[in-house]
Amino acid sequence: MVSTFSERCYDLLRKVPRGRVTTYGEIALALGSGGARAVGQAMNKNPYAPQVPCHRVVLGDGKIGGFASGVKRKIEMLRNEGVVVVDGKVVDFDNKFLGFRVPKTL
DNA sequence: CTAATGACATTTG
DNA sequence: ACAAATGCCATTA
Repeated sequence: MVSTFSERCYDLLRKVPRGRVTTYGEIALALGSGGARAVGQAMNKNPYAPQVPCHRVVLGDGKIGGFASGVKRKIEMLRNEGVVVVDGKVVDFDNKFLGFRVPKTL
């Protein structure tokens, strides 16, 4: 396989600009899967270290979720990019959330 | 192929 | 709102 599920996640996540955040569920749907856990698995194994902003991925509720190097580290990086996190939740999450799936031009 | 795991999401009490 | 249970999907043993 030249393009595994994980690689697709990285490629998609790579498009996320700085100061923006996305959710596992959105990525999963964007890849044609409803398994947000599968995305998290890919992030955990993420061989494409700092290249891929895996720290910009949070839960669908705006929560941070987890991180391979420690949730605290994730929050620190996010705060460094302009994403404020309080009580383990992203501030203005809905405003900073970035959807992948192309919206239906209705 | 089956079973187990995991950085989630949704529903129910 | 929080905790527990169930569902969903990809990866690994």
